[in-house]
Amino acid sequence: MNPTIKDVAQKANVSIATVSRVLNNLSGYSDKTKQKVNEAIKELGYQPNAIARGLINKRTQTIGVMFPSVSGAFSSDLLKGIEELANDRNYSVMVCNTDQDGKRTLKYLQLLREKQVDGIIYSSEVLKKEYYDVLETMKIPVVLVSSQTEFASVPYVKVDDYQAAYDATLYLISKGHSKIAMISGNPSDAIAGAPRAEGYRKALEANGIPFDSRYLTFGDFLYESGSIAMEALLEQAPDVTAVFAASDEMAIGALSTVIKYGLSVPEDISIMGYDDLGMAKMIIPPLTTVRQPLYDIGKIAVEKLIQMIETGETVDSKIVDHLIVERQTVRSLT
Amino acid sequence: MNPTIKDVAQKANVSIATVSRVLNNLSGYSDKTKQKVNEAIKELGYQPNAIARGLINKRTQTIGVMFPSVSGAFSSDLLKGIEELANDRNYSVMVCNTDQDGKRTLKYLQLLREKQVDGIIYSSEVLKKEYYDVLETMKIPVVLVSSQTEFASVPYVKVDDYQAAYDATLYLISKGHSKIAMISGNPSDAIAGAPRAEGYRKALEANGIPFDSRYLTFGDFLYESGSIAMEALLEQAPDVTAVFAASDEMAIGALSTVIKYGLSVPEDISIMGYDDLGMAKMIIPPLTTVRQPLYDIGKIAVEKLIQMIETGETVDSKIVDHLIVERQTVRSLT
DNA sequence: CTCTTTTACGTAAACGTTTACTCTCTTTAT
DNA sequence: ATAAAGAGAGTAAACGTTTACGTAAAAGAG
Repeated sequence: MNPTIKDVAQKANVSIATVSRVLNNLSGYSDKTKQKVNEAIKELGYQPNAIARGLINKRTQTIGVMFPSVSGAFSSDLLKGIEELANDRNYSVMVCNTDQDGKRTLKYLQLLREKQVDGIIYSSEVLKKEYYDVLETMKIPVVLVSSQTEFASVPYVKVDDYQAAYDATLYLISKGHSKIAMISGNPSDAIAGAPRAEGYRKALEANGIPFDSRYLTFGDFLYESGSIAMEALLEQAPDVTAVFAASDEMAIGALSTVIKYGLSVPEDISIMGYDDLGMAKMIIPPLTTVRQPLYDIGKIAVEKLIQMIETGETVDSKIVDHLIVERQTVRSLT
Repeated sequence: MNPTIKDVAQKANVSIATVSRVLNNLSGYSDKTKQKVNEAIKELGYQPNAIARGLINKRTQTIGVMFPSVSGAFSSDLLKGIEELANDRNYSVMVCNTDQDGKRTLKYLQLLREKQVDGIIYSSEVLKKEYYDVLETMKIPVVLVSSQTEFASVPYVKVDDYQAAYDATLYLISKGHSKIAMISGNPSDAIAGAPRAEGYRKALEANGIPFDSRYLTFGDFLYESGSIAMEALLEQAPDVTAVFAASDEMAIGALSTVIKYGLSVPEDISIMGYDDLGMAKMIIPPLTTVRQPLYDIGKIAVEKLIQMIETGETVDSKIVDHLIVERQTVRSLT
């Protein structure tokens, strides 16, 4: 049995109230007493019990983080930012992998409530009404990352997906490309799907390039689907000179199939990704991509969450800047 | 204020003891009572408070996971396995990124103790005496993953690094290579450093290939260091035909410099990695490597940890099988 | 029908803290 | 010298559960 505050009190010949006071350095004790108490603490190797503490002040100093998939470089970068700032601010983080499964998500939401987390970061998935409802009843702060919701004022932090895709497409156009294909995510995905496809389309049109549906293919953001989409593309639109993928993984998948077909990047086909995962600079040739500063996004999300927790105020959403990272998979046609 | 068990009791016209009994479905109440209670629960939207529960039964159903770095595909795969099984078994996981920093590690250990986690998974770093000592005083179960320790009987789950490196080298030899270099990790790293270098060396010697120190270089397991090590190698031993890197990231770094020097893989130089991260199959050409089943390792670690928690028994360590994954970066010389 | 056992509860203590109240001394002001 | 104020401390309630113990009624045994 670990020593409790009671043991310390006994050893130091004071009441537990006094021990608690020096522990939380409040006022109301003499220097001698303080010293006695601290000695007792040291001797016993006493450590406060955060559970008991949490019970009484209704704060657990813990936040829950929900990911659609805890694997993948994407979540990993984000998590790193989250964990780091949370730790600096004396919060712990509990990870929850929803696997994009409604059942699991709901189960987790309930779990987080039972465990009395002080706030929740909800990542990468649309916040469905179903989830929003339970979040409402638990009345704890939530911030969305790389996500958004129609419901009320849940703050989010993300890049402007539409604009980022627009800029990426514009970049390709500025390099002289006009036969530009896109490997989009699922168009029913209101965050990483539709807006990016829309940005691509609008950028084309704004530059007098008519949208051609043969150039638009779909994947699920993962490597395999990028490969497959690229094969389809090569088949149905062999004249493309550039392809913009809605994720780095898909871009890399696409890259692998163009190589497999004996073509080269960027000489024959230029490829542009989205995310800037750590991997993007390791592949050969290094991937030109639009960067989402995931690490920073994680930090900002925690910052906002803690602000909500500690002040009770609502906070504003934040659009963070994306950035085009020029590496070696895009060739200038001019 | 969320409803408590007291509110439920009141609404159902029973004592809180009874509510608690139906909550934990123990015996000692009639069906009518049970129904009344359940109705009250539903109506109030009551959820038990795990903190209060934890206080009394000294179980938080939470485990702490310590990583040297929470980023990187490595930790990510491991975490996924851990999270998944933990969740199945009704445990939550708290992530702690030590950043390979002693101060942070100690701070975290203390934090985990205060938060009363039921067990700890300690990953990828040697368990120093300093840490072991505090772990001892907290008296909670620990399992090491991809790690080991001289101290007492802390169970671990990992691959046999020596053997895996031996096998990798043997594989290269079997493909007709004899001028085989290695990019090792830090030789003072008793887990991923020395044993792998030793395996490499012994495999060479067992096959009549004298060890040549020009062929042995060092990195820190990350991409950059692999690039740099490869440059040194090309300089000091331009006749190598194969290089075995102690991590996939370093292998990929090496691969990039080989390409940069105008050579090709595997035609001019064969490269073999270690880990089999998700990335390994995405690069071009796909990396031949020795696989550590990180996802499974994570699961096994949790399994063992929970067994220790729930039975109080000590458990055995486990060496999991590694596997050579043949892809396209190794050429047969014969 | 009486005695014993079982069932169905209620009461209250306990878990380890924090904190609102008290209370007793000093100190300071008048 | 006396009153007021403050410092240093203790007592006990509270947080939301679980659970040992007690007890009255119901059920079963004879």
